[in-house]
Amino acid sequence: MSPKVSDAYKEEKRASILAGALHCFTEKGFQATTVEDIVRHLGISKGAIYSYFSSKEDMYIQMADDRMNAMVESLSAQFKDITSAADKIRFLFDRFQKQPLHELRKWLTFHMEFMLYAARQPELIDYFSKYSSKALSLVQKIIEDGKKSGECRADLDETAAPYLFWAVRDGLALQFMLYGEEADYRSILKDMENMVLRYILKSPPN
Amino acid sequence: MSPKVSDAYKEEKRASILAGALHCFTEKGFQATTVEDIVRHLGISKGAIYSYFSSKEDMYIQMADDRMNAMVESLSAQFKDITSAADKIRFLFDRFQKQPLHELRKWLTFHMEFMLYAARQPELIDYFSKYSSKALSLVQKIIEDGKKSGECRADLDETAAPYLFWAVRDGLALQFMLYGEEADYRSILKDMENMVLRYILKSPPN
Amino acid sequence: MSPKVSDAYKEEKRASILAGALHCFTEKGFQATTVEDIVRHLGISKGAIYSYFSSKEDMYIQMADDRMNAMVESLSAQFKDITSAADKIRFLFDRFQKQPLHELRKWLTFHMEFMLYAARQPELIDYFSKYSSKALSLVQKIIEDGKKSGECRADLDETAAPYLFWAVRDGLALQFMLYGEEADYRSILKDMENMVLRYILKSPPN
Amino acid sequence: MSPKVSDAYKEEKRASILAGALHCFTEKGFQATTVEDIVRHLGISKGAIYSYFSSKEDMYIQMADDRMNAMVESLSAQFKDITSAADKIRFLFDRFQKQPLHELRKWLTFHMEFMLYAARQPELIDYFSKYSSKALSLVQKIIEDGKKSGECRADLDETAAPYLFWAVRDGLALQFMLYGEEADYRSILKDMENMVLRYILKSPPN
DNA sequence: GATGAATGAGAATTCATTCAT
DNA sequence: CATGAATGAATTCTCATTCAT
Repeated sequence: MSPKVSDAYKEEKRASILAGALHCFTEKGFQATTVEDIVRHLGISKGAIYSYFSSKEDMYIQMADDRMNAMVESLSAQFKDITSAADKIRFLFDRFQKQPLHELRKWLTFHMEFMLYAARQPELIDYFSKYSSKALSLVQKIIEDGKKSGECRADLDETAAPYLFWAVRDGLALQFMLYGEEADYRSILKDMENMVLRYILKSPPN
Repeated sequence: MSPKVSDAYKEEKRASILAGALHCFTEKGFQATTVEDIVRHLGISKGAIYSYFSSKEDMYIQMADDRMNAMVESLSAQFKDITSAADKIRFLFDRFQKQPLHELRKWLTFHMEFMLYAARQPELIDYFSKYSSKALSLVQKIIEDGKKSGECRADLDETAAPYLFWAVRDGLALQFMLYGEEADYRSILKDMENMVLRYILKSPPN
Repeated sequence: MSPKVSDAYKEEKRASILAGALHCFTEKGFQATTVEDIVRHLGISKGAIYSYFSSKEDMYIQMADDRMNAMVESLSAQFKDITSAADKIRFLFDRFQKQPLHELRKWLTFHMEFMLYAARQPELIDYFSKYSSKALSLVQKIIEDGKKSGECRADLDETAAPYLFWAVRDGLALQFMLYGEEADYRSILKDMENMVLRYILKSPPN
Repeated sequence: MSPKVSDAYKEEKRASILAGALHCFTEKGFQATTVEDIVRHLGISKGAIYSYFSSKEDMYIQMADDRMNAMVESLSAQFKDITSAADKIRFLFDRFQKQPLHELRKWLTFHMEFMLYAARQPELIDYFSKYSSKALSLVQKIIEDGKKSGECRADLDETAAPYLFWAVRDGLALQFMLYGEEADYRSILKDMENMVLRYILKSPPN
């Protein structure tokens, strides 16, 4: 009777279905994952899925949504304690360094499939741009602060730099998506960090 | 005994089917494109497709193959007349600048879907790595020559640098895959050119 | 959690699909029968077939399996009450006599097509041999018991005799598979019975 | 210009196509053999096939026809020199003994597939019966002569005995069609010879 | 006559979604 | 409310036959 209990239960269930579906999607890909796969993995019924989500596509969107929010929130939170622009950039590269390559591949696959999917559906593009801009803003803020504090080159384009940052990162992940050694990946990632810092800072390291 | 149609005819037909299929793949994606779609677009029969290609996958592979070969060959040819490493890099960025964004999007979509597809098929990964290494070698050669001539930093890692180059390029394309203005894209691409040249050259431009 | 339909219902459904498929297979043959034919005959959907059987071949195997098991079980049960070897052989010939020729033809057609099919699929041959040996063992047991009791010739090869028995039976069915009068078939079957009894018994009838 | 030359050439070509097709049919079966298979095996064109035969089915019928005629003619010819009924039966069993099991399997497969095929086509049944009766007559003649000469039991049914003979033979082949050792096959075939001779002769061997 | 490229009607199988129980 | 059996449109690929060259 009490809607509160019911709503909490429903949200929990929704989240658990999404988690199970995410597991399957990262494992086999969105298209290749069948509703049957998800249902088997979760030990629930097909009907249950359809009482929480209107379609397989709906699950996908809600999932990407949840994940992007979580990423940006987590990063923003951790930036609280870092003041230097260079240190923030280093902190981000550190996070990239810490992520195992196989996990990166899994996520990249998930995101690429989502982008591909979004590319065919105009209404998703706006949605996508909204979330991408969160990641861009995060870096733009770093640059702006860095310019104010004199850490960053005054003539650096603060709109373009965030694109550069993410492009460098995503581009490298793309290079290593299908094959390549973890050690090589980390070493090149380190070079990238140098290249980026060299480019944005007034007085580059070494 | 002798074939009733020439080899030239067959190659032309093969190419025309591939062109039609590419049109459909870039329009709707590989998975979403049905053989029926291709056949309807080309005004031929289903059987014709299967007498030139063993499967939809085969068309995809031959297409990627053709394209990668063409790209590397065309670049290698044009490099004949350029001696300076910096000029070669600039030449490449010039080519990127000249490609209309909508066309880039089409190709990127095609390649991403192929990568995603290859990611699930271990036997395709080798195939893929073979061709990727062609693009990497091209840039590696530039760096090596540049180091010999003293144009490039002596301490530059000539194995990592090609990854950087392509990562930067592919990563930016990825950023603009779904949305973004052509002008912004070009402007950031210019910045990237600067970042890359600054990183690899002994005496960076201004 | 608990299934919405009972196991009994599912088994009944499985059996009904098998019955419908058998009807079609005996009518048109395995290869010539399409899944569409079966589905139309049963008034169900294509999907229903595939939720009970993994393929058309699977239906075929389960069908042959069911039938062979039923035959051997039914014979074994009825042998309980017969002690004499000669009577057991006579009982078997009696059963052959009772089967209408048109029905024999139907079954023979079914089994021959299955053998032909199995002949091209090495993994089915083992399966087939397992079931054939059931029929052979049944007769071998009769011979062995008959030798012990002194009914059968002591120098009779108890491994070969079962082959003889079934060869004689199947061979005659083969002769009458396409044409021939029911009366002729029965009369020759009677002669066969004599030939076989004469061959295996110490003191043949008349 | 001269039709004689042309006709001879045509007959030769017809026969060579038939031989090639037979090779393919015994190898893979009628249904599984594609016209492409035959054409590749023979090194001719598809059109050539269709200028000699109206369809794949037509090839099959003409082939079975040729083969049955050849078998009966060859046997009849060889019987010229044998007078005793028992010796004729032994001669036949000798021929069966000489045929390698793998070859028997190939032929049996071919004939079974043809029977199955004929079973669905009423107009082929008459055709089939005509040829089968040739094989039956051959043995019936032996029995009749044997009865006249006193070799065979006087009360033997000369209509039924030929069926028995061929049933015994075809039935054993059927038992060994899919698996079984060559040695076992030969040993049981010998037993069968004994069983048959015992049954038809007035004074059976040993 | 010979050729073999082209045809296109089918075939088996899959799977997101529904809805009776 | 949950369940999972049933649905059936959609998909890839095959191959006997034809017919322009």
